[in-house]
Amino acid sequence: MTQKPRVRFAPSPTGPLHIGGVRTALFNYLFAKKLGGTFVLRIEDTDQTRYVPGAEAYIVEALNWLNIPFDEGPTKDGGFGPYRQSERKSLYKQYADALIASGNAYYAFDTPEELGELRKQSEAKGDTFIYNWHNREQLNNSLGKSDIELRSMLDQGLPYVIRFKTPASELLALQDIIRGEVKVNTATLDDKVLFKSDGMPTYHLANIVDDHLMQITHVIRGEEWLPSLALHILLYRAFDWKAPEFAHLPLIMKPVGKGKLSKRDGDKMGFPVFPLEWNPKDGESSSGYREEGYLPEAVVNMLAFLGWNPGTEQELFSLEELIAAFDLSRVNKAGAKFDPEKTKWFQHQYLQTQPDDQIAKEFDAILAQKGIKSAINTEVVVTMLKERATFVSDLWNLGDFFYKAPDSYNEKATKKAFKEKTPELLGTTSTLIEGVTDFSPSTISDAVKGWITQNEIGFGAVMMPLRLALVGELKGPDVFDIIGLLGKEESLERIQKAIAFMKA
RNA sequence: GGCCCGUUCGUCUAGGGGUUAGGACGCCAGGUUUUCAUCCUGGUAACAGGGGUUCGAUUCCCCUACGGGCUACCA
Repeated sequence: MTQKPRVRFAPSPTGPLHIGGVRTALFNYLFAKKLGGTFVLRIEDTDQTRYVPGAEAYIVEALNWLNIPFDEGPTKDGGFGPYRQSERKSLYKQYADALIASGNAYYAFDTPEELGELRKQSEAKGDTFIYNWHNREQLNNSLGKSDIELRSMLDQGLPYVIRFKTPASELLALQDIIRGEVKVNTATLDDKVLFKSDGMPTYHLANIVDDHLMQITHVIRGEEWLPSLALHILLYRAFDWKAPEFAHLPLIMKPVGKGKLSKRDGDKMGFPVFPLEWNPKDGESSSGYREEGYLPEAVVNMLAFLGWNPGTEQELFSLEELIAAFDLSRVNKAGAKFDPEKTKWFQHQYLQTQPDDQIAKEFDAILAQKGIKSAINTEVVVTMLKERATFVSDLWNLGDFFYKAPDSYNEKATKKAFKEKTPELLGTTSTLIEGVTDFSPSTISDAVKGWITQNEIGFGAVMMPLRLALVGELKGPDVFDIIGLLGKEESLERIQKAIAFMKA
């Protein structure tokens, strides 16, 4: 009888949710849902100085938009709340105290300035300052002090932090679901601060305490946490708690160049790095996938394939299919470069699966915004155009001629298409269109093509200028479909206009 | 610098002791569309290097190189 997994996504509300964070959330979600488990959202806001208002609401909205909602979280109590660490503040001190009592932690009175100075000195010698077994006895902490001395310092209200007393030298073999065994010597670790002088726990303490209290069974997080794994395992041991299983996800890297993906890369190359747009009153705003016109399914599918694959050749997966296929053991170890082009490809695929009337509704909104009023049925336009569109907004550039007569003719195309005999040919075409008994694309097509063939005129001589007259450039669907949708009157008018243009 | 993690086409990746090393994106070519795009077909292109182990390594081990992360009273 295996326990249903409980996983958590634990972002810090310091700004919009980065696409890498979204993927971490997604993998947690997929893992939980596959096993019938629970997906918890916990807000890690222990750093008051970095708190950004609105960030939490953004995170919730983003998860909802992507259809990967949490089962428990700030607005959804599941019996393990509160889910904001700031609201759990009173909880943490006792656990830090317990660690001191058991000899696993100690008070440290070193000021940030003192430590800064020590770091500078080490740096000058070319090495890194480490606060641990090799020097902790010489530093300003409770280890070298008598109980009376310590009592008095505490009573004076001297600011202190609580540090973890890392074992001096122990070989640890840590288990990671994705990476297997990771070996660490505790001698290289430092005595991390667990409890800050402002009365708040650091990530390390709060994280372990909350994961334990919330009965988290699997910690799925980014690779940037791998160096902290040893500390976290040591903390579970110090508390005598059963540790959850860990899985460290590979990072998402820049499409070009070195390093992990950042907002700057998106700005530079013109793709979003965030799920939703972010517009702070002060500070830089950022574009979002939702506002750029991406479907959440496309973003989810794309993200799922960054660092994971099902081992088959199927690439298009609904959320349900992802849940069914997902497996942490198939997650890659190496970081993956983000590919904005492939993201567009996913989006193109998903747009094609959208019902035409749904797309038409969205395109109607765009038309309204442009102040376009038209008798043309939008759904028909969508049906005709959507396979060439990646975004709903592409429909405008693809089919703007349905809504406004060309006010100019593409210069290059004009040279190619408008010849001496063109006005005359267009004139006859016009007459043919006018004379057709049943005004439909196929009958018009038959009439015009029949005339071209019979008189050995050549298709290029008629079709190209005709398209140019109707569209203004060499683009768009079948000319006769365009005529059919435009209607007789409008089509003829455009042809006359083109003839006049050429004669001028 | 120290510690940890990683390395298959340009990119995302499959594979795994003996394979023509497979797919997708991109790119290129051809076809369809008498336009453009879509679409279809085809093509291009990879096991970082050096040592082992082995009859045989891209696959297992070690080293090097390269890449990445961490190295805060941030998460």
